[in-house]
Order: sequence, then structure tokens, then C-alpha cells
Amino acid sequence: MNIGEASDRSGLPAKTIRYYEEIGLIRTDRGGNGYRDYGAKDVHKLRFLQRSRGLGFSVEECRQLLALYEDKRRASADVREIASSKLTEIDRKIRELTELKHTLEHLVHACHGNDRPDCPILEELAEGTAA
Amino acid sequence: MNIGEASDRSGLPAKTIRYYEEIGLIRTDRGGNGYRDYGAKDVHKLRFLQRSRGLGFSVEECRQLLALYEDKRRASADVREIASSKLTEIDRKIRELTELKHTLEHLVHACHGNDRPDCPILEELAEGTAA
DNA sequence: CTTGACCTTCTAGTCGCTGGAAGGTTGATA
DNA sequence: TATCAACCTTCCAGCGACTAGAAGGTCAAG
Repeated sequence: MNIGEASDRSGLPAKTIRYYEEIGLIRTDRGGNGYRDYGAKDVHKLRFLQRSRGLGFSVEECRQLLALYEDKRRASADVREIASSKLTEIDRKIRELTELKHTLEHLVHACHGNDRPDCPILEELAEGTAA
Repeated sequence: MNIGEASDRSGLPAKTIRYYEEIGLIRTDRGGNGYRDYGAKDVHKLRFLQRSRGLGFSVEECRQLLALYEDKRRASADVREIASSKLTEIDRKIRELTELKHTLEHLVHACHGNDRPDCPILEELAEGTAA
């Protein structure tokens, strides 16, 4: 199948698929006309990539996961470690964002939001007493 | 003062300060030797930028906030709107990350992480039954 | 035989810096 | 006075992960 169909079936934009090929994440056969030619296995890999990227794994992590997936003798502990460290990272991001949210909520709440010029949000940004 | 001291006082790397100048976020006087010359007001603005970037505002949003900050007749509602929409954005990100976290936690939990090859994480990425 | 939807490659842009090279200035020390 | 380190300057390139667009080839339908 052509790249368009592979794109539809995998959920990845064609541009992205070409990009993944360019960075060596996947390899692709070519037909006689020079068009890329994908089979069921390729679509399978592309979906794998689409899902792992969606789960927040970096492209490099996806490369590792894909390699592990294709290595029948790998240890599941290897995969688990990648996922665990990603989990730690996500936790940290959530914590940071939550703090941010509280600070901003506080500021938005304090600002009366009318047409007068005094604004606690700007004051805070200028003075830095809260964050 | 030179850029190094302005950097120390504002908490922004010198490279970042130069970059902010390049994109027109701030303007800077020059001394006779061609060195950038910063005063207390400049450092104040730089700290303002450092804080607003730290609160997750994009550079463009910072530009708006800075303009509002310098406009004595602005309405606080304008500022509040920027902050509110940023808050909505942060909320969405937190929700997304939390979902992700649950999916990954589920997978990591299901994986026994030993040296045998079967691994629920890879299976999920390959089949896509969970996320 | 033309149209339009595909496909190809290539270059360049996104965002917000960050690193490094090559060179000028300053201030302290030998 | 020479020299040295620590500053400063500009410019170019790169990060990650795409995305947009131009210029052109291919294919199937009408």
C-alpha cells in the first residue's frame, strides 16, 4: 500500500512517516515507480510508534522499545525500566504544573478583572513576592 | 552594568538575554566599548520575563504582559484574560498527563519485569487494547 | 487527453533557547 | 610593559519532532 493508506491505518501523518524513515526509525520498501510500499507489518510498526509517542515516549525511547519488541529474547525488565522512568518524569511534570496552576489560580482570583489599571497579576510578575 | 551582572541579577542566562533582545522583547543601551549596558529598570524587566516564562507563559504572551505592564492605562481584565486562558491550558495538560500516568502505571504494574520475554507493555503498544 | 489526487524530493520554518568559534576589551598581576 | 584570564561581541549551527510549501513525477477516471 502507498503512504497515504499507511497513514490512514496507522494514524500518523504521511509527513511524519517520511520523517521517521529519514531518522532511521523504520525502513521502507519501494515499488517500481519509486513510491514507498507498506505491508501489514509496517503498519503494525507504525501503529506501535503512534501509540508509544502518544504515551509520551521520546523518539529515542520509541527506537529502543521497537528494538526490544523485535528482539524475541529481550528481558521484559528492560522495557519496564523505560516505562518506569517515563512514569517518574510524568509525575514530576504533573507536580510542576500543579504548582503553577495554584500560583496562577491565586493570581487570577486576586485580580478583579475590570477596566481599572491596578492588577495583582502584573504586580506579582514585577515584584515576585508569591511564586 | 554588563550583561553578566544583569544575568546574575535576573536569573536569565546571558545567551537568553541576547536572544530576547534579538527578537525584540527588550531593548538595550550600548556603552562606548560596544558592550550592552543595563540599568535597574532593565533588570526589573528581565526578572519580569524570567518569572512569566517560569509561570509557563510563551514568549509572545510575555511580550503582551510586558506591554500591558508598561501601559499605565491598561485594564486589568486584559491581563486576567491571558492568565485565565493559560490556566485552562495548564488544566488540560494536567488532565492529559494524569491519564497517561494511569495507563503507564497500569502497564508497569502488569509487567513482572523479569528476564523472560513476555511483556504486557510491549503487547499493549503492539496491539493497542488499553490506551 | 486532461484533470485531480496521489506520490516524490528538497528546503526552510516552528519554539526557545544553547553551544561553540573567532575575535575585541578590561583589569589584575608578574 | 607583557600577558593572562575573564569578560564581552557577532555569527552560525543545532536541539526535538515535526510541519509547510514548492516543484515536479505518476496514476486512474472520465
